[in-house]
Amino acid sequence: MEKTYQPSEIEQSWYQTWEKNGYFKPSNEGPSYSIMIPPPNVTGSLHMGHAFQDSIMDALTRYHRMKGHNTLWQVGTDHAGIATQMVVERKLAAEEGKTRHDLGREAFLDKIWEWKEESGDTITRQLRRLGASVDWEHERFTMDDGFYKAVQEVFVRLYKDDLIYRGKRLVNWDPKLHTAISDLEVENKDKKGHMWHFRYPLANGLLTSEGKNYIVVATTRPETMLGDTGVAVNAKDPRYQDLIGKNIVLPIVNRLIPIVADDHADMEKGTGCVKITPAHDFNDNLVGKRCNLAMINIFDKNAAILAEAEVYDVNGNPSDAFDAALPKEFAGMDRFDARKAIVSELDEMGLLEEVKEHDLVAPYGDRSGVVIEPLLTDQWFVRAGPLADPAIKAVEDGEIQFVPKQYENMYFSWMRDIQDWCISRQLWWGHRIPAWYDAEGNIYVGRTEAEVRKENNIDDSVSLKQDDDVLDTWFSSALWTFGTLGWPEATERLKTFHPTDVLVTGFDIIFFWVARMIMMTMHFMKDEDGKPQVPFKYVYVTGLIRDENGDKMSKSKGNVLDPLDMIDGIELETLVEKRTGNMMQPQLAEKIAKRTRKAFSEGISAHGTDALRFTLFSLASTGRDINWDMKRLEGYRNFCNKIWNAARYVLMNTEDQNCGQNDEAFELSLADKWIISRLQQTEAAIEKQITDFRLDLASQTLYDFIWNEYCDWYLELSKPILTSEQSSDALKLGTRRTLVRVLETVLRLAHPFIPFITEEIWQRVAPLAGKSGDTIMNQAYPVQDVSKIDELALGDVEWLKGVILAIRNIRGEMDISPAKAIPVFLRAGNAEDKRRFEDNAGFISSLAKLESMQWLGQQEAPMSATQLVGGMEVLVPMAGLINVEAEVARLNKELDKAAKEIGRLEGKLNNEKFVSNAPDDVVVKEKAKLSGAQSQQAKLKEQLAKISEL
RNA sequence: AGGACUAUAGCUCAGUUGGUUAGAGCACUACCUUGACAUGGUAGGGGUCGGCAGUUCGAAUCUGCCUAGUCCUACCA
Repeated sequence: MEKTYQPSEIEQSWYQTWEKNGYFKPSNEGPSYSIMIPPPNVTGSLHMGHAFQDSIMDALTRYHRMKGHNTLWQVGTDHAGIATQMVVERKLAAEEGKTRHDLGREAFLDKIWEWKEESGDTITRQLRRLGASVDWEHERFTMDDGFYKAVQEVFVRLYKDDLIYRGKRLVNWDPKLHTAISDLEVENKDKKGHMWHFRYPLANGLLTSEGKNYIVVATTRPETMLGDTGVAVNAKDPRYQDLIGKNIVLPIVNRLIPIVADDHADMEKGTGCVKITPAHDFNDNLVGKRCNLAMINIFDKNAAILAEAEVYDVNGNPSDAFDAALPKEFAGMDRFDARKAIVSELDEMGLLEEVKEHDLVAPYGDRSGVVIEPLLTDQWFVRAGPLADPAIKAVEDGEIQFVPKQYENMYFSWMRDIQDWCISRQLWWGHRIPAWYDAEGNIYVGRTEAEVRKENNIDDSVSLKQDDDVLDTWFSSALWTFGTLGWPEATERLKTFHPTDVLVTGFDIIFFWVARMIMMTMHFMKDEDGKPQVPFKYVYVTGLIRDENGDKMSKSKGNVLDPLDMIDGIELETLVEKRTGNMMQPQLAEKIAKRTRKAFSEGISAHGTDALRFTLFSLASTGRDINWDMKRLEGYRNFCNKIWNAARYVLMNTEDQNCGQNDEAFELSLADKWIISRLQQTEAAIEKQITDFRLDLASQTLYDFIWNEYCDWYLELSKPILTSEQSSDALKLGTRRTLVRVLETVLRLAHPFIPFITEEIWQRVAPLAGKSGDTIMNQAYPVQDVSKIDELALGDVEWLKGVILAIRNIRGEMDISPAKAIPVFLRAGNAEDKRRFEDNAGFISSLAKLESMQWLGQQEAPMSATQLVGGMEVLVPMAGLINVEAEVARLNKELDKAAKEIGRLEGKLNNEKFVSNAPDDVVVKEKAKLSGAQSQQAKLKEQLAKISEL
């Protein structure tokens, strides 16, 4: 093996070998296990969050593959409607100065496909670098031909089941992107704004009970008054009761609109009068429905004022109940300009009563960042209620379990109050809605135009036009678990791998994706008994990866880390360039550059994929956000290095030697028995931790075992055996055998976490351990063998460690050079101590670097520094070298501690309630501690007395 | 407004059903280039577990209140 561990030299070549040999494909043997990758945006690149989730999925996949399961990790990408279209539009504008409209729909779509081909392999390349063992042969895309079929099938069937409908509804309109978006794509942000109070004159000379000829309404959106079709008051409000059913004259437009009674109007708030704009406010829309108010749309697609309004009745049908004319001076005016103009006009008219500062929450489009406008448009909706019911039940019944469980509450609260889902988007990139219209506007839904004509007996003389809109990206992603497996065909893959086992994803897309996947899957997938199938049994919800300060990583903050930079390293200047180049807000570049230079003054060094993955696992306690810490990454790179060097040691001592491959007679030392026992316990622990989705604990267990037990103790204990001339050949063989076999097992144990280094080393170690095979990937995952746990050996090594640590401790405190061999006495131990001493003197001498060791029993000992191991004293004779003052101080400190401990324990044990209430084993344990502490105290006193004589 | 989560060593985090002297990594101190490894070894310092009450023989762990922070949902005409 190379002397130094260099991940870059092993990782990529192993991945290629694995992929070439088809190791990632399902084996088609054993019980099925499947995971669907959450499809990343095809034109995007992987960030740390992906690396985190994908590493978890890969560990689970590799673990189950090694368990002998027929394992599929399905890979694919998402077409990501708006996001992708925006990227290409921006590119088009920058490079050619054109808009998509300049190109036209088809040419623009060609451009996107081109861009997809060009940039699409970024993601797949990154996945390969992470070691993801996905089934590349069946890679899918949410807009490939198969998905196209699945989406059409779902749309048509939902339409026929009356679960999809089209209608003129108030939707969230993005005036920049010119499309409707769903509730989930709206971000509500706090904002400083104003509240305007306007006087609306009463019609026909009416007066309020206070004798005024107007009522006062308050609004944060004055411009919408052009679309007011009523004013609501509370029916119980004595101030306005008499006015209900009467009219006001809407200023500026002079529209006669009614005063209606509705509970939406709160007597306690404002003036108690609410202007109602059913076409531009969701609450008002509901009031309008209840009170039979017309809807007047005053905005065009840019949210600028129309020259002529669109008037609809309460059901959304065109109506001439009101004059559609709008004042000419506002025509074409942007909504925010119109706001100013209208306020000043009302002010001039003497109708502005008051303006107040006001904190409000405004809706913003999550992609465009502009204020969303509620707008009346024709859209397609999924009737979510009926789909949600079984989806709620599946989680209630535990058919689907969230990890951690608290996310179920979030899921339930959203699902139990679910709103219909607006699925049409006025975009070009996406699944075009399979609906056709004739000249009269009749709607025909079907898989193809031909099918539509046939089913509805429409011959070719009638021209049909397909709906221009496309479906929300999440509509197709919702079909991911079964669409990827070949549905609507009844494929073997579908039968084998559905339902899938676990979905690993972030909490931020529980509503967008997880909930909708559950609804769609349960509606379309049924098992043999016709029972709805769930898409997955577990939803493992991961936290977000944040930067070192706990801030969300974002390009505009300039704190984004690329997982590949963790792996390969990056020069400072390249990193600065990467973070500041191609920015949406170039003015931030300087700040980001400065920040980057400060945080990474040396750039980032290469750590390798294994170290990155291990770091991610170690931080993966469930459901918690992670603050990324470069120091942890370094620590785990060092861990990989440790494994590398341990393997070098093992190979140096075993390669070209007999390691017991052919069942020759061998003898196991205490150390061998101990490490084998600990290995069994470690295997059981890791097994449990993985099934509990506690990869953080599993990685910690591995780390501890490898570093703190195998390397620190076992390898050290193996040295005296291998080098001593007194050891028998059988014992040496036993040690070599154990060295390679434990290492080989640990490599398999660790492989799902750190696949590359384990494969590299395994290739050399496996033959020595009597194993054969082309790859560690297909070897059996280690399983605990209880019969190999030797309790006696476990106890003996604990004792051994205790003695060695005591001696090292004395060395440290007495400042004895580590190079100097020293004599040691053991005194006052019991028979068990004596046996252990006799059996293991060699180990102690070697690891504590002793010149001699002697059992004193109860005899007098020379002047010594002392440590206690259980009831036994470990003495290092100091022969006048002792620093009396220091030793007295040390003993006094020890005595203090012992006295405190005795006080605490006595208090406890003298408490009758404790003795009678606590379980017996706890009481026994405390009693043992007390007597231990008391004998320690006695011995310390004795030493103190002796040393004080000097 | 409702809800969830978080608060443990200087930093990043573990701590299973209440029963330890509260742990790890990094950082820190001292010593050590010993034939696997200085990306290392040995020893060590550092925490009244956010605060206050309560339940209990016993609380980092359970309950309540408070403080700080993060997030979600809804709404504020």
